[in-house]
Amino acid sequence: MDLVNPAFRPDPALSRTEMKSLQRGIAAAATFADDHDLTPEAVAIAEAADLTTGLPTAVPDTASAADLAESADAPDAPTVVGVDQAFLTGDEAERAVSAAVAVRGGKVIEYATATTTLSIPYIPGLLAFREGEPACAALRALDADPDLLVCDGSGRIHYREAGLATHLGVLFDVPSVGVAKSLLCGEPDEAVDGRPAGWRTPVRADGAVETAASDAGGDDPQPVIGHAFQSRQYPNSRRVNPLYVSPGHRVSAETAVGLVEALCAGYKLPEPTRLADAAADAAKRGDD
DNA sequence: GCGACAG
DNA sequence: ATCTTGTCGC
Repeated sequence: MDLVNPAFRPDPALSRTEMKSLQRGIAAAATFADDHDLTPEAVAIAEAADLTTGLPTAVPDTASAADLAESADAPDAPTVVGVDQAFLTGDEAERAVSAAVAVRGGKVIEYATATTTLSIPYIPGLLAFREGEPACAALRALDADPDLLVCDGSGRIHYREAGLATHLGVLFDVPSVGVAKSLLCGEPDEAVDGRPAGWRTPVRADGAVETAASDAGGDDPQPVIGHAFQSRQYPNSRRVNPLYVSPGHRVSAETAVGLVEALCAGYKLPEPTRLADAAADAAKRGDD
């Protein structure tokens, strides 16, 4: 796939001030409302991939197969792409391996990976400038064109409402959602501890979110910027923390959780993310 | 100055 | 994110 807005490329050479102002531009260009044809039913993944015996083999779509499916009146299943990064720490240069995994109808249709040298450290709020370059490289290497991008990290749940998921979504102008394992900013409506699988609560902007309404009246509720979502839970065992799902681009907060819920197949993480995580790990270790 | 802080 | 064995509880 190709960059649609190269001006928003996450250049790690920018100053921190320039990075922040670029993020404000991205937030302004982003759409946190539904602009896609996706439904949870259409993207749903019924069975989790078995990752104990290695990565599932990619089964590319052939043109004839797609034609057959369409002529048989079976609507094309959407292509969902998961992206994730793994790291190689060296003495001279720290490198990142990014993997993009395209999934259709619950099956992997393509893998793409890219390795880049990292030039900046992890800075809360500026993750996209550290991991965005490798992620973009992996996405550009992908032949499939995604109907939905699932990113590891936040989207709208971000100081400037422009997290990694929003950044990549706007860059490629593709619907995207962010799935984070911990909360960067914002405040859940309810306490999140020990909730049953399927539970969710809205996450609203707080003082750490620049764009949050800071009106003197204080009567207006803060905007919902995402949801805490319990994708998995054990009955009587160690507690699982919820996921923090937020819109990246062209998806509403409500729809984002619904889609992520449908993409989860029994594990804490949605399948595209699980697969991308495993693929990045495999590429990092040089598994061929 | 203090605390908070995706991966 | 990453360094890593055993271990607690279904």
